[in-house]
Amino acid sequence: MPELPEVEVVRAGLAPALAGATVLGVSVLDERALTRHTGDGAHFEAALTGRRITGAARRGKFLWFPLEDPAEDAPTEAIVAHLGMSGQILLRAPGAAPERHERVRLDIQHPDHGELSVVFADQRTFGSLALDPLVPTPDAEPGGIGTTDAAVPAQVSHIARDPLDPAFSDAGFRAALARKDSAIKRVLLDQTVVSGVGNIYADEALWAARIHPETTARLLPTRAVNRLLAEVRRVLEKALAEGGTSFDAQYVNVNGQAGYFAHSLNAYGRTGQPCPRCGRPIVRTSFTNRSSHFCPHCQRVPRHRG
DNA sequence: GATATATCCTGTAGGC
DNA sequence: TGCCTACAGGATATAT
Repeated sequence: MPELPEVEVVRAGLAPALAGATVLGVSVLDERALTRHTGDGAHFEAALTGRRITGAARRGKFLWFPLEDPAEDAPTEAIVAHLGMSGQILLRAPGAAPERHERVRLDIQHPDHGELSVVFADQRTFGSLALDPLVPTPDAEPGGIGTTDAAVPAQVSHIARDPLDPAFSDAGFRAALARKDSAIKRVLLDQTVVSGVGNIYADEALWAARIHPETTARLLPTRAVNRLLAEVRRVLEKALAEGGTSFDAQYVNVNGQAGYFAHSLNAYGRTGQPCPRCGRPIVRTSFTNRSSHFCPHCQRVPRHRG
């Protein structure tokens, strides 16, 4: 279940292979992988074939690969990719046997690396690819990590910057929380407030910051918000350094090698096990179709609600 | 307008 | 052994 660190590992792995590569051909095996694309598989194939990719960029959990536009100085379109729950983008030798759950394959030609196959595989089909126009960023800063262009795909424009983005605004984050009447856990998962954080790292950051997941966001003191933001960054950076989490083997990086961060988790998935800080058991609660893991001793139920 | 829930999907784990 | 159910959850459409 890729979150920011896992997606960044994929981006960094793809960038050298994609930058400067030309799309020789596209095979759409399952059109469910194109739910974000306006058009069918044949359109996707025709629109990409012959195009030159300039690089690999990321904001939050969204990836995009800008496409050179011969008529313009900067790219005006990009291939947008989201891995969803179980998506993978794998680099393979040309003609390699189909991957399990393979949905789309791009055959590319790179000036230095020769021919490669870029395989999009996705078990649970929550992920998708699309061709999307690029739109300018409101703050004129680069659209995300891995690009210097002040542009993002249209369908990514509503997604907030992630906490590892140099253009992320801490003050904007504090202001957004001050307006939110929802539980802080929900707000952390709201990609329009802060991107890149999923259920795992939300639980981990809240545990580290000693904040109860049901605390109303706007009631958090500034000091707690700053502590939380620092812990979000620390958790994401640590996971990034370790290559991403992969305790359910769904996530693999571009070479098919699993990341490994599960042993470092303090709260997520540790229901009933001792809190690493105080030794009392970690508790699991459900909200909608999700679950939260926290220590009821270290992360006290907020005194004030609503 | 803000917030909460339902939905898409498939493989795995656990109960019986 | 095998059937059944619960569960995992990102983004978004729909509902409150």
